[in-house]
Amino acid sequence: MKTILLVDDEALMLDLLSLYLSPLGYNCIKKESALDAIKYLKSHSVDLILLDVMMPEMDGWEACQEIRNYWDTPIIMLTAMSEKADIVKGLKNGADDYISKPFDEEELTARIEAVLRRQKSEETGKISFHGLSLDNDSFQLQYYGKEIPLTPKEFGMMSLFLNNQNKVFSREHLITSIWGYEVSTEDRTIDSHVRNLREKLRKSGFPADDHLLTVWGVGYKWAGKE
Amino acid sequence: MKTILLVDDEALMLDLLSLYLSPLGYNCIKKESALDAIKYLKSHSVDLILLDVMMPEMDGWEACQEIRNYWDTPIIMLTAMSEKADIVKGLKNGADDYISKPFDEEELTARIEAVLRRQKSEETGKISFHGLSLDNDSFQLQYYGKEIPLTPKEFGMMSLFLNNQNKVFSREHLITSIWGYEVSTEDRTIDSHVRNLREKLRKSGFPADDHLLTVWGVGYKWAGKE
DNA sequence: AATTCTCTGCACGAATTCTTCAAACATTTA
DNA sequence: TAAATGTTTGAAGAATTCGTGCAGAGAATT
Repeated sequence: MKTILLVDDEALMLDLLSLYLSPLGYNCIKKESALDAIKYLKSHSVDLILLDVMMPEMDGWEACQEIRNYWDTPIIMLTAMSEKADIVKGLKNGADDYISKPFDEEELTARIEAVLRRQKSEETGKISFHGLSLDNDSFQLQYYGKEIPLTPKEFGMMSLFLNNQNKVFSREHLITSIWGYEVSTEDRTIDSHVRNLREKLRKSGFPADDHLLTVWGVGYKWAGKE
Repeated sequence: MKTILLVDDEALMLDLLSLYLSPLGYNCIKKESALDAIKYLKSHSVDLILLDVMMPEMDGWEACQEIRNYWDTPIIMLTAMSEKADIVKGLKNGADDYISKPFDEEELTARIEAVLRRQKSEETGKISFHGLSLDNDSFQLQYYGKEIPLTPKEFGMMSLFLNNQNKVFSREHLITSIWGYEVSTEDRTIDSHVRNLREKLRKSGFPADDHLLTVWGVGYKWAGKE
């Protein structure tokens, strides 16, 4: 089931959106401010964010930028008026789509489904996970903006895990994936690298023990959202 | 690369099959008798078996049964004539598909690919049963979303049972399926694991006693929908 | 050439799982 | 019903697997 984070300062609008979306099988989380939404994101993962533009304190554009720093979650902006300048601004800030209020149910669901479909098929060089962001191009891992320096082997493991969450990898599989096919490496060596990776993640503040799990008698896996 | 075990008493037919399949990227192993094939299986693993029906000593049906005792490898039977009775017999004995001789290349490869595709989806897919869901990728069993941690042996049994509901497994069969062919393990050991599995299921709230049944004097089975 | 970083693998204790035994219990057979 | 056969259960030791400290070899950098 897909989870959608609804962010709007008007409780009525939140209810309306939820009324539309819940019957379609979406799990709706309502937040009345951008700050609340960001706080929520730090400990939960969602599939899509519907973000209102007009909000006190932190407005939608700012929130969009802030969220994009740490998450790749698709964002659809809710704009009160359909001013072209605003729309361009939003898309440049990393929004995936926009919907002008007032909108009808059909338009809303169509755009949501389109964005989710796109998200699924899109394979960018960057992957995010709960504040972690791994960039395949620049070879970097960051946790809330702070870099965690990784060795090549560690980076390879991290990339494999984040790209295949919840999938168990045997040591043998890890070796052929990261080291290459014709290498003979001891299983204990894998353990050493896993240990180092865990330690680096822990030191940076990331709860490695909750996500980089040992599957006894089988291998290792990254526990993400189901 | 997928490996196919070809079994036919006529060397010419083996060559013909190999001639078709090798260029498509299949690794072909040729055996001229069922006994040779079984001997080979004891120390190697293959992805598919092409089994001729008409053979001296041990014929295809018998071989199919024998193989099914210890392996789940998909089997395609090669029947000389397309007699319905024979086909039914084969499928009942555990064959996955059949091809009537003479066959053309296209039919052969289509059926092979279909069987392998089916096999693959079984291996990677999730299986659900009355709120239980078993995921081969993440090595997890859940009951209504709550995880039931299993040991490797328990997971193997659970997977075998859910994939073969209502089929009775002897202890010997369970051992060769889960432990491997050349392992000596006491029957009582199986009982212990069954007990542990039952207990874990019960503790999670699942009515294990209604589904993981003892078949007196024979073995165990999973009672699902008939 | 020296230094630093990375990789590899061993050793050992700790944690988990597997196996086995024997007694209690259940079912079938005589 | 008694005897024979098969199953469940509890407990404990055996075996396997894992985490960690450590250290040497190799590669990259200065």
